[in-house]
Amino acid sequence: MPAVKTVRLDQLAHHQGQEVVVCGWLYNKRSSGKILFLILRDGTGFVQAVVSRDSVDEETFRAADRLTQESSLRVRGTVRADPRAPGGYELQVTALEIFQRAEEYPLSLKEHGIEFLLDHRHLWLRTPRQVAIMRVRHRVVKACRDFLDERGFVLVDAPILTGAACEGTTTLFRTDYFGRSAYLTQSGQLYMEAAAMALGKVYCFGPAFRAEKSKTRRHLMEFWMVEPEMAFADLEDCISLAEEMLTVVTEEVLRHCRSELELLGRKLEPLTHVKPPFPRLSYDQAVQLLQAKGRQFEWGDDFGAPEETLISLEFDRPVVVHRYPAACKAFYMEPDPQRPEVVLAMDVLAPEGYGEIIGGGQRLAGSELLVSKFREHHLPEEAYRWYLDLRRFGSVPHSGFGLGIERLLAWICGLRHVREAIPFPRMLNRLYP
RNA sequence: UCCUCGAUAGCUCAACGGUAGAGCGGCCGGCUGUUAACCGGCAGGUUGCAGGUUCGAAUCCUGCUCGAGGAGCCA
Repeated sequence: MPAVKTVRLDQLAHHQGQEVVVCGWLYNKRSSGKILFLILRDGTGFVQAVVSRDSVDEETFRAADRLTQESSLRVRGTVRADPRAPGGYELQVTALEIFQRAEEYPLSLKEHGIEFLLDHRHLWLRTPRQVAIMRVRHRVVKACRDFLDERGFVLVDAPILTGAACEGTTTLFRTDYFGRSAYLTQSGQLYMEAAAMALGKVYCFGPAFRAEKSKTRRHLMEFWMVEPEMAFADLEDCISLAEEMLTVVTEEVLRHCRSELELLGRKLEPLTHVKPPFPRLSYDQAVQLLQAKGRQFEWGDDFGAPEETLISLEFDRPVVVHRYPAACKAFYMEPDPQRPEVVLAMDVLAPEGYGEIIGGGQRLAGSELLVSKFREHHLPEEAYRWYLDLRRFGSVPHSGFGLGIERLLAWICGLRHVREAIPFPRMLNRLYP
């Protein structure tokens, strides 16, 4: 094919009247005897390529007529505006080169069941809706990183393979480490505490693994988490950071991903409410709220999904719940000096019933209390010796949180299930593809 | 681990005790402006597996397998 500029489909409108080359896959085809309409996609957009019998040779026309869904091709033609074309622009084809005529494609343009779609996740990813979600995911990740980078946080990577649990309670994936047991990390937090003592403000961005036999729309066995940690920071600092971060990330998505959100059918209005200050409830107040709503709930119980939904539906933006009973939270939370039975922990619940997207708080700074917590939680002290060292050598108040990327994305995109928020979901019954 | 629901053509579904069908996809043919195009034709099934009830089971019963939603746990 002669040298003519190759353009991405989202740039086509800037080349009106010009002859260009585009590369892509056949999304759909319609024909009417002597004229063919090839709908091409390239991951950035779509275009209707018009092949008429007069404008190409007989052989090209016949080959184009035989093209199957998802066949890969390069097309040369003239860009022109036409109200009849989807998107307003079309390509009058003068030449066409086929990379491959695809075999019968499993995914039709009609509806499919979720099992079939998940079995074909590698192909499902090509559909407009999934492409839109992945684009928003990219923007969310970028916004999180830009936000922290601009505020002086240093990216420090936490290990994936660890010798012990971060929190003794949840189940870990065990693997063989040259004859010893090793575990896939469930959080980088403990390592971020060490890094914060070295660099001040740090964060990690990585996968987390939980071998919980959870089968709900909020759970994945492997998910991604961004975990900032700050030295010389208390619970208030932690809440402020979370509040500001969610605000900026949401703004960035609204600024850059309008068309994606529209394609997903996401109402923009709830997203525009995400501005500080977020409503803040102490655990005590949350319990009162639940009881006022007629919910059977005792002080000391932990919130389940139904409770989180009830609380979040009371507000038009993310809500912060803080100062939980110590028994509800992990061993490393700092007790409230005013009320030792509660800890300086906080969760952020997304609106519209999406539930917890952030969990964090102020970390335990004293070494004696930490040792007694190890015993209370039956944790192997030997494995946590390095963590105890952080309290022995210049311990400071410090705090941080973990933000679940898929849960945040599910809420921002209005997805029914987190499995669509990650390219290749790992779930209880799924390790393929 | 527990509760609820489901499994019929490649896909989405119908048939609910009496000859397993449709739409889409595929193949063949028609149409010079289609919009998940349309029109005609063809191929395509051990109704998840194993038992049972019945003259007769996709349909009713039992067990199993696989899946979905939810609980617990969490981001």
